[in-house]
Amino acid sequence: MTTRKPPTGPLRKDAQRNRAALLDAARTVFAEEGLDAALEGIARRAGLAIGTLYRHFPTRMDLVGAVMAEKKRAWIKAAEAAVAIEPAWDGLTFFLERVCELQAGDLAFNDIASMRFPYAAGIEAARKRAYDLGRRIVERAQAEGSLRPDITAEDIAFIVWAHSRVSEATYAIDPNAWRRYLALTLDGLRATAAHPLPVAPLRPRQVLRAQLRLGRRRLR
Amino acid sequence: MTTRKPPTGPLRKDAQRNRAALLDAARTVFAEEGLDAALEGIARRAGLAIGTLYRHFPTRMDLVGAVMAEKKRAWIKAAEAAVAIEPAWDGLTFFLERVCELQAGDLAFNDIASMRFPYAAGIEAARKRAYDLGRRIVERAQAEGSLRPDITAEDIAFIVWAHSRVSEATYAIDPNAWRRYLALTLDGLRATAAHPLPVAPLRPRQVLRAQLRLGRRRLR
DNA sequence: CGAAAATATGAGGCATGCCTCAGGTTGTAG
DNA sequence: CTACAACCTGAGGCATGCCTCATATTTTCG
Repeated sequence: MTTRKPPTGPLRKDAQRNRAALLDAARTVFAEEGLDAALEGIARRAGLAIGTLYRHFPTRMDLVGAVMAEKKRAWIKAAEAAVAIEPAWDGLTFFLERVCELQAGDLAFNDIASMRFPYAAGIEAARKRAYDLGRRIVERAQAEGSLRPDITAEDIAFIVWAHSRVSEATYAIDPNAWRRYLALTLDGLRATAAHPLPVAPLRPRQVLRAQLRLGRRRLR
Repeated sequence: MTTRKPPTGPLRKDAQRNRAALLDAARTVFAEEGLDAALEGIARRAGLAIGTLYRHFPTRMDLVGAVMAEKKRAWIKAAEAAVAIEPAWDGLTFFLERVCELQAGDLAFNDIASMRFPYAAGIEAARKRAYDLGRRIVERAQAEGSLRPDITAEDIAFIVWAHSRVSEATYAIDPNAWRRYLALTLDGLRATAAHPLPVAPLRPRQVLRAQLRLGRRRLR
């Protein structure tokens, strides 16, 4: 645990430039290779030495958090917009489409959406908010009678997981293919399509454990 | 390219035992860690040296092929049974449930089902047969009017991809959770649930490319 | 301009995993 | 029981990636 003196004032001009270059490279590389991309590759792509990367982002998650901040906000914004849309069914479809759009073609954000990383404070903070909004989106559509009543907010996790693999497989071949699969999923969510489900929904705690598990596997 | 003399007669008794131990260890480790599990770990778990593993299975895919042979057969068998079930809708659900059962809890078979590995002759051979059967299962159910007509056999790939991530996430937490998600998917496949789909189905060639892509990513 | 502070560099130590091969061990045929 | 083929072993070379730190460079501020 080496405690370097943390810089106090604003960054030096070269440091600012380098930081931006690192974020830029990281955005691309993470999107293409996922959260476990080689940090050395990111530094190389930014034209900087590996030590510089570590100076700006001491841990992988510091870098990831900085890169994902924008998309994280977009997710929340989509959810906030969705709870205001009438009819509520359109709010639900808007939300899911928007979320899937954010995931599509970005393997790292796919990971972020599907998994959990205990010590990534910046990322985990927003999740509570997203979760609450998700629950309201679901309940609103159920109250209106368009969404089948045997669904819970936790079932959204299934959709995110499923979509993450679908878009990983298809995005480079046809960047809109995932929309077909999402449409099929939505048809299964309509109240009019409902047939009894054979298994109880996951409880919130179980979703969390599943996400942690995926995360541990990914960044081993 | 070292060309060892290939063994001619039957295996020596100790070699037989070791081979079985390797397959046993590989089955477990591959299931838990996926197709990219460390071969050294498999040898260790079998209580053998790494060189022994390489003697029996010169390439990773030789080992994978041997381990997956049984499940591959089970897949075909399920498909063969499915085309004989009446009504055809029950054949379809039987098939998908069986396939998902095979995938559930076995990360390696998940990979095999979702991806393609050009130089794995033993595994690729069975795929044509599975594909033809899948097409018949779909067409039969459509002819009967239970399966929505805008689906193609290629859409089964979506289901396999989606399920692979769902079961990866949930199996250890609740080994039946995937059944809930599959039921939702099936509700979306019923003719009575159909709403227009926004995107054309993938063509066979595109599915192949997507599978190759996933495979390359996985075994980098 | 001339420090001093901030920053950048990249070689190098550590770990994991692939794969090979020289030399030791064991099964088996005669 | 002998001798040889088959087999097993594990050290070691190669590659990748993590992360650190002594040293070199650049910026900034008086």
